[in-house]
Amino acid sequence: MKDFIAELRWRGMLQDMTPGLENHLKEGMKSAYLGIDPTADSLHIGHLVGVMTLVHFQRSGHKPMALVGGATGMIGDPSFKSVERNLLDMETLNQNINAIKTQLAKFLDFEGDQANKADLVNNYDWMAPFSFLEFIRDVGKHITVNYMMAKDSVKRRLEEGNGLSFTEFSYQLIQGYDFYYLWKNKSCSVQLGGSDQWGNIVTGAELIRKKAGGEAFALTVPLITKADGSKFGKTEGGNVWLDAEKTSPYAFYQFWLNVSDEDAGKYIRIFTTLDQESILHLENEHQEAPHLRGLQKELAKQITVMVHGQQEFELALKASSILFGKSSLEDLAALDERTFLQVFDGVPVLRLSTEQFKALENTTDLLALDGMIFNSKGEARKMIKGGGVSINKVKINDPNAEVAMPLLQEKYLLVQKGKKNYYIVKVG
RNA sequence: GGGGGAAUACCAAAGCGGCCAACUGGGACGGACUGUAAAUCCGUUGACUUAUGUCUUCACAGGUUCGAAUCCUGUUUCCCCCA
Repeated sequence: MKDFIAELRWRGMLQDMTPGLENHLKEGMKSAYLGIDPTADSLHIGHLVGVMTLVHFQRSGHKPMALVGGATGMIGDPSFKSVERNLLDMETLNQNINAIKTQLAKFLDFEGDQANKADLVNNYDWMAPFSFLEFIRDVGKHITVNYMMAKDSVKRRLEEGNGLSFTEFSYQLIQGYDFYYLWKNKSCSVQLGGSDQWGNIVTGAELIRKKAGGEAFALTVPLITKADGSKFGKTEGGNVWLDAEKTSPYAFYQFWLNVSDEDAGKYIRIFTTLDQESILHLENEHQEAPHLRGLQKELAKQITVMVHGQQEFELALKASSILFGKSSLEDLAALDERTFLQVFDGVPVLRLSTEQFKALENTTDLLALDGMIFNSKGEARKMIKGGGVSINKVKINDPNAEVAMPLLQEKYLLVQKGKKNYYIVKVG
């Protein structure tokens, strides 16, 4: 059995824990849970810190439990949120829960018969049959409103004056009861969570103490930050999701590859299961040859493989080298159609009939057609003069040149506006 | 209520009768360099077209002039000072 706390510590994943937890875990196999509210039909990388904590917990020989909040998801956690959340309906919640289950299985071992196999629970199962009267008699009695209001997370909402409904206020009580329930029925003695969950988790431990005289522990992981101060896990396109439909494996891979040097070391500790020695080794290499970005590449590889699998990773790698490497017309032409379409998955496609294509007088006409690539011919010309347009990886210099590029696979042209904007022209 | 000032393109800020589609800085977008980075340097930044052209802009509505963002009148908004 490995030392879970020590593991988190060197990885920089330990924000806070209740006293005694370290000794508690040394007694033998324990069980810990992490709650995830099914607010969307996919996890995003913000969830990953918590999930990785569970992963390390399992790797340390303990039993992890993931709790999807079918009940709490209906309420909405007010912690550090400035406005009242929207309620989700049952149907959406169930879809979300199922999607999240599938994603969790990529990280945790739910199969097999080993003692520490991961479990998935849904608090809807025990909250739904619970009547309101029973709840306030059995649970509400043990925790005072004074205690609940003293939490930072609640206090802030009260001070801001945006209001806090009773529904959201009761969230911490429900989460507290979850902890109690799992402690009582599943011998779960530890709750993990983000640092914003500290208050909620402690309420649960308090409930266990008051209601049953039991002992339970809390452990929180730090909020992930970025060296430049901007918010972690966001791109211009919004959240970085684990669902390939929402964030393509390529975009996912790119996100990690583009992590700054300062952040890469921190992230590789948190988001991969590489051991300390390997990481130090990678960091040394990175020190010596920062331009190779070995650290980012390994980080991106590890996570992409874990989330999307080896095959998707290789495709993302291929796409990256074609899009950003020194690839040439030959490289492009060498791709078979299927790979080509996969590499350029998500790139806008401009469809042209063969007649339309033949009728084009010059390159500018092509680029300004439909206003999709450029809004006007003038704009296209300017960009060409500025050296910002390539077709099939060959830079265009003359706006009036005829369209004489060979069609890839007899039907595609790859248009590049600037470095990162790709368009496909499909003829026929 | 009285007095003074300001309104300019994405933002900031020049211009004060023709040389103004409007200096300059920031931002944005391109290019070079590079690590798909940072820093730096260069270019573009009203629209359409590509001729060295047309059209629409300098709060709004009128006016004076061959000609105005620049002068006059009114309207609106904002700021400052006195009450």
